[in-house]
Amino acid sequence: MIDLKWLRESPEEARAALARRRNPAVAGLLDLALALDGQRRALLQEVERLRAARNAASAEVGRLKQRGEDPADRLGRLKELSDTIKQRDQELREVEHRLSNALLQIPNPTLADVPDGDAGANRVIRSWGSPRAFPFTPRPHWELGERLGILDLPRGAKLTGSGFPVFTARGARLVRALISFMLDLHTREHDYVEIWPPLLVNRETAQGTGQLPDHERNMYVTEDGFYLIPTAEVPLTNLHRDEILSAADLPRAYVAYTPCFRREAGSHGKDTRGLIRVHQFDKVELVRFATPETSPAEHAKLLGHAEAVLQRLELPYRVVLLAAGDTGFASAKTYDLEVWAPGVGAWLEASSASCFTDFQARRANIRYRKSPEAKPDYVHTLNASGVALPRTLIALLENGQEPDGSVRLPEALVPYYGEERLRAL
RNA sequence: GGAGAGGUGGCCGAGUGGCUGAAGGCGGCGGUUUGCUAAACCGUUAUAGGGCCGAAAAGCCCUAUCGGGGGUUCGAAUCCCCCCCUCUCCGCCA
Repeated sequence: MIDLKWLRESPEEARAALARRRNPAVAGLLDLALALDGQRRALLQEVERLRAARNAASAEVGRLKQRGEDPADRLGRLKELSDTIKQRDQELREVEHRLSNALLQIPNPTLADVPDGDAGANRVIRSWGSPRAFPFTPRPHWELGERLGILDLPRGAKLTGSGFPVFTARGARLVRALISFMLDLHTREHDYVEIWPPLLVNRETAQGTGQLPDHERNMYVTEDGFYLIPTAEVPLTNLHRDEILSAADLPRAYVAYTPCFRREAGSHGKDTRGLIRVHQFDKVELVRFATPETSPAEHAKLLGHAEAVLQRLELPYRVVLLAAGDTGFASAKTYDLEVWAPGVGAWLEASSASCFTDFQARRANIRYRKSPEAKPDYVHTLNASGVALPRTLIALLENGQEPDGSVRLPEALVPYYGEERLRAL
């Protein structure tokens, strides 16, 4: 949620900052929010004034009764006053509801060092590793997966529907190996606390990280009103919802492996072949809580932790700083890690490392005290995939493939997988 | 799923319609006493929103908050309804 006080006090600054997002709806939402905020404050003052009058008169009634006097002559006027309060209060609640709806739809302003423009203005800021030169035409992962007997898309479609892959035999083992490898790396070398969270969350939790209301259509909902998590970011960030941390608690770093569920409504037909875009996938997620002062440094650190995964897996990748128009709703600044997939001939997003400033913290009410006497202030939240499995798997298969269809695995994975090569059985 | 008991401040715990933002205790903070520590004693100790005053801080005032939401009432921690959570027993179950 954006800072309403800031919006009220520097509306032009807010307007300019948010214009960079190139979201045509935002200007109208800002106007609406400002108008509603004015109404809200006026109503609030009136209601509070009326309440004060009622409380005083009511206390007087109490005193009279205690003295044994009859307060009946005052009650009629008080009843009227009380009815007025109820009416105004109802109006106030409506305005507050509309204001909150408007605010929830306003995206996070991007940081000043985020480039202007839409996706075309995304900036590759560095690359690691070099794409391998193949003496043969590299196959796409869906062919490799089928030949190796590790990926069964038709049966996944039978069990559930398209976009629900089945990993079989060595494929299942490889998935498990990747998860263990990533979790070990982050807990042992990067000092994250490992969490095993619920995969279904309630409405408040989904709203806390910004999935609601804007991504509602992309989430699976249960009959009980729970949402299947689209990423572990949701439960991890909400661990501290409605809490006040102490400065000594920060920074705080959590890692979790979870399956992720995304409806991906409206994205059929494009880049959906094989494992590129699926409805259920596995991901190891990193979440950090930081003070506003340290969040830029924390962001860099976080990005490094995600990069370490791809480096250990010997996968060529590039780091892309997203332009303002391409940055996600809740994020103030995002780096994507794109891994090279020679079989499909594309750079695939394997991780997104974002700084949310205090945007999620406001929604989820996550605060901290600089010192034990200080007033609580909002924390900054950050997260990165560390990393998403399907695209990593794609890159492993496509980059490691040999002419005979087997796949050489990176050294770091061998202790987890148990063999140096994936071979057809 | 059924039956019952609960949910009050940082913690424990009292409070069934009015001067109760909430007794008492513990803890925390400040002070007195003290060679030091402890003990004792005194004081103090919630959060949010708004207003006044100010450069700011402090201060003062108002409003809200006793799991959440509605209702009754001039007035609700207290009465009524719905929901959530915890505990105990029964049932079911991996």
